Amino acid sequence: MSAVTTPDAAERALRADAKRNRETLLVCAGQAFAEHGTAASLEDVARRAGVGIGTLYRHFPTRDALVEAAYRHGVEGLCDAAELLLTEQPPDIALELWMLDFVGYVATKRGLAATLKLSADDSHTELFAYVHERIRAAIKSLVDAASATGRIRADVDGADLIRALGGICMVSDQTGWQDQARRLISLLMDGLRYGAPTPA
Amino acid sequence: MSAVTTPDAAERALRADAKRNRETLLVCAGQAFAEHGTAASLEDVARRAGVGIGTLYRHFPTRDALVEAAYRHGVEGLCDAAELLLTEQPPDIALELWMLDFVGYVATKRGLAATLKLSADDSHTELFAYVHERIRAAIKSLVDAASATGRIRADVDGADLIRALGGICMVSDQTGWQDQARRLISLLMDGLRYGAPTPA
DNA sequence: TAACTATACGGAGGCTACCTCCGGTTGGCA
DNA sequence: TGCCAACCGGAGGTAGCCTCCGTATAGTTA
Repeated sequence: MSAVTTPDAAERALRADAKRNRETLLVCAGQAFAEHGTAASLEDVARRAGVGIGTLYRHFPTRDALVEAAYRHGVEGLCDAAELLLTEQPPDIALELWMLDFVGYVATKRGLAATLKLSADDSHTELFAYVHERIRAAIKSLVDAASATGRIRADVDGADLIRALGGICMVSDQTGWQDQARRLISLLMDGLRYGAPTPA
Repeated sequence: MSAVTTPDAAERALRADAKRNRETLLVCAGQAFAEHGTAASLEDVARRAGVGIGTLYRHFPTRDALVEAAYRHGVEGLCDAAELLLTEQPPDIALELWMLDFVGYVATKRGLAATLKLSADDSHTELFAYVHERIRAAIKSLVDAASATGRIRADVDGADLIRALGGICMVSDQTGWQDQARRLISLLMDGLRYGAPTPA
């Protein structure tokens, strides 16, 4: 009878402290997973976050839930950074910086994504669709802004850039792949700037 | 330079019971890793093998050592099967059966190989080189035998077949990929038989 | 065949991590 | 200010990790 249409009784707004703890846990889980892989100790994650182990388990009932949430959180941070960069840098610089960020992001999240894929749980397809969409949107806003200023050529497709970035990050698993990837990204940017209406 | 893959010089021959236990452990570890991923309980592996946990750790001091050995053992089993098939079947049938086996093998070992790759330990490059070489040799013997009988075309390259197999097993992570892969392999065999000197 | 010993076995034990459960605390609201 | 639903935290029982060392035995020698 509580006529409130509460479509998401489950997703009721978190209390302030709960929200704070959840955020801290996600950040610390990201660090721990980057350092020790997804087998990192959850008690260690709780310790880093300065909360009890019970709090961790209330927010993320299983390890998989935490891994997935940390991955999603990382992607969201990366994509939010795109907007921030656009407010602080010329759009073509923002695009280049963001793509360089992307390399570091892949470095820490590659194992994480692999773990998720290995679980062979189809529920993760939704996650990957979401992640792809967020990244697509981030690139699009960067490319559109850069195109609008004429600093890069106008015929650049965001989807192509995603594929190029993915390919660049696949170059190798060997030590030093990150530097190689960054050099390739600089090359890619030169290509994007070549023949731009408004050269720097 | 002594061959890297023949440790008999460095390591003294195992006692009969030790050899038996080691073999059993590898088989049981393969089963356990296939069922629960590489995070499977090592005590459970020891229980399956009917040995004490101490025995497991003596043979494989770390989890990684056991994972790697189980992987290598699986590859060796697969490649040995190639020779067995050649003695029991016409060569072209042997080739086809072996490639179908390969799909099942990839199904159980995919996660295992991914775990090894994620460890980013360059010591595993030797392992992958060895594995690739064994598989290359197995395919070559099958292809050569089948070519010699004229049941498949003579211009087939073993290395191409490896790439084709790899590609076929990459088609997807979705449920049912194994059936799809097997259909593709049948197609591939038809292609190999097309224009063979001695049609069936 | 019997005695010998290098080698291997097995599991107890100390430790850490997992996850649950529940008494205590607190943010947000009336 | 006072109330209480929501949240916190960690004790505790279970399970897995890995080491260590006393016991058993395969293979050898006399």
